[in-house]
Amino acid sequence: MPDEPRLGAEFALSIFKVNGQMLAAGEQLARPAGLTVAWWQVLGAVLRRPLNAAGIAREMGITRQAVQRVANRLIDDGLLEASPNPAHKRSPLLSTTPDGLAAVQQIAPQQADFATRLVDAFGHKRFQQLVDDLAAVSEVLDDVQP
Amino acid sequence: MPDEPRLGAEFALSIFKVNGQMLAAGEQLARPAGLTVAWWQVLGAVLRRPLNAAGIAREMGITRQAVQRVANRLIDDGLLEASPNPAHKRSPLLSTTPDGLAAVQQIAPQQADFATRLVDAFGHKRFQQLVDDLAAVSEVLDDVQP
DNA sequence: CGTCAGTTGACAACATGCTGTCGTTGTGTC
DNA sequence: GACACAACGACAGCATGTTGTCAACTGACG
Repeated sequence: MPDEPRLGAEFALSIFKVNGQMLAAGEQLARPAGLTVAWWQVLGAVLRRPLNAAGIAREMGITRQAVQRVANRLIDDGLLEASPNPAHKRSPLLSTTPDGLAAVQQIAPQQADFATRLVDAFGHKRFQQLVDDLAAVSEVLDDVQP
Repeated sequence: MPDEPRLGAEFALSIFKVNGQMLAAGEQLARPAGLTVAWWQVLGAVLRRPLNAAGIAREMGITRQAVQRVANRLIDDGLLEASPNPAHKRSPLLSTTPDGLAAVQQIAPQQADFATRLVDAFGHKRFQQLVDDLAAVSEVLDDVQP
């Protein structure tokens, strides 16, 4: 018996649950550095190269307004820095200040430790497979949206 | 080379992304019935047997305050019903009204269709494996919290 | 039977996401 | 060059989740 509806619901609930657990884990990791998960994600997005708020939003897969509010707060708190954007007068490029970079780097060791324990406990190969399957299901979801 | 930190970060981002996609899909499914995803989840939690707000929260894995606000709204809107709880004077048992039940049932066909398309597109056996792995990683996360 | 710890709902404050609307700024087309 | 359209940030309003505090209720233990 197929029973796809039940399987679909089970999948949704699993995703919601793991999402909550990963958010909680992220909070634990980010708190000692004075960051929240959202702040950490925004700072992490501009580590490689500066981006404007809309660009960060695209990379994170959320709306630019959500990023904008966090970014404004991070600028107020001195963790993020706005530099003139030659391509758009009112849309500055954002990058970390030394303080912002320090905060992100402060998290790295604990994040590495947590990730190592998680991956090892689950099995490296199986975990890699799970990550690949999640990426695949994400692509399928783009096509199968109701 | 192990590189667990990178793999862990990739996993987190995948979970966040798929979570967002499933939430968006849920919104599309729930909207025609006049529900949101949160309302749908709360109504769904009491279909089998009545529960108090704290019980629903435990089942959903979120705080009882979050459930409480949604439940109060659902009672105001006539989708949820409070019956006296013999075990606790101030904590009524909640169950769906006929309207609430109708709303949930109205969603079922589209949910079934969406689930079928998702599972079929991904492969039934592989999808079942993914759901099992998610449940397993959720259990591991309970032990490995930072 | 009294006390005390745990559970529960109410209330408030906050973080994070969404949508919609607005005016400004770039960009491509005619 | 002028004009229509898209992209961007600002602002407002809302939904959903969190934490913290409080008073009422339950149940267990002495």
